Amino acid sequence: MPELPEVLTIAQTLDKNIRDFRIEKVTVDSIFRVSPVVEDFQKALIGRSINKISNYAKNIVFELDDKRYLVVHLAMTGQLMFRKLESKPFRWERVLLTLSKSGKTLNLAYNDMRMFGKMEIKDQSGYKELEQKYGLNPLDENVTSSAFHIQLKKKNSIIKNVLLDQKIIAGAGNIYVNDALFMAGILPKRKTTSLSEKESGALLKGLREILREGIEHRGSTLDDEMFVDPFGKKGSHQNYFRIYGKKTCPNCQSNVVFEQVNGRGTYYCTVCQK
DNA sequence: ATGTTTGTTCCGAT
DNA sequence: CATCGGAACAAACA
Repeated sequence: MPELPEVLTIAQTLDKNIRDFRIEKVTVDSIFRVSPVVEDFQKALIGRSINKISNYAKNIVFELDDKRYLVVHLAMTGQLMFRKLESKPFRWERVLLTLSKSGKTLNLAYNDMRMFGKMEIKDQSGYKELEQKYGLNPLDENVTSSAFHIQLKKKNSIIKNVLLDQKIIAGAGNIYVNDALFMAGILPKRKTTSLSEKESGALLKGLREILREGIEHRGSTLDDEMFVDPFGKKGSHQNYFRIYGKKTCPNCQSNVVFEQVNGRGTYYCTVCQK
């Protein structure tokens, strides 16, 4: 489900609301697998305070007060949502954390319909390993278009696949990649080897622009309403999609092509993208 | 019934 | 041995 803008929205909202809260209780549904096994997972969390919540690529990272980390990856249908103490569990609630700080107690639920998501405890070295799996951060201003260009050229594949490869550049998913390619005027099936440095630059610019917009709009909530922030609030970026989900090109009004590329829905305009 | 879904990882082919 | 693409993971909805 969520891509970088959605994950960042969730992480920032949690950080604002549950920093320094102490984990009092951890409940895990028996059909959902956490790491390490439930008993150790609970033991690692109970009694810990949350120093800080942030994101690394599409992971939500809870920094604990013992130098360990709770790392949550939402995959397709994961959600982190506050739930009132008295209200009944969410439909796909898998894990529940009860948190408290100075007499205030609240519930944070991890919901996941399809259960592709993950919740893992990591120590310092485990967390380092996680970080090393990821490539460039498109939001990092220090990333130059020539560095990006070099990374793209490493792959002998089509550009859309490479943009989705988190080891090359981390954070974009199917929606934002479709739009970034459109904004840069590049066809999704172009071989990366055919891209000029100028085109790579346009692509990095488009990617940054669309990700920043997505963040500004607090993420994209599709009709399934799978993405909401921890308070259940929808994002609004779905109202600003460029080509994703469109029938006609917003630029030239010609028909948008829709096809599967590497198993993912892909939208492009053969007039505006070359 | 069939096709679709915002992600990642594993396996087989090359 | 490395790399790439497709399948698999699982569940709901139109």
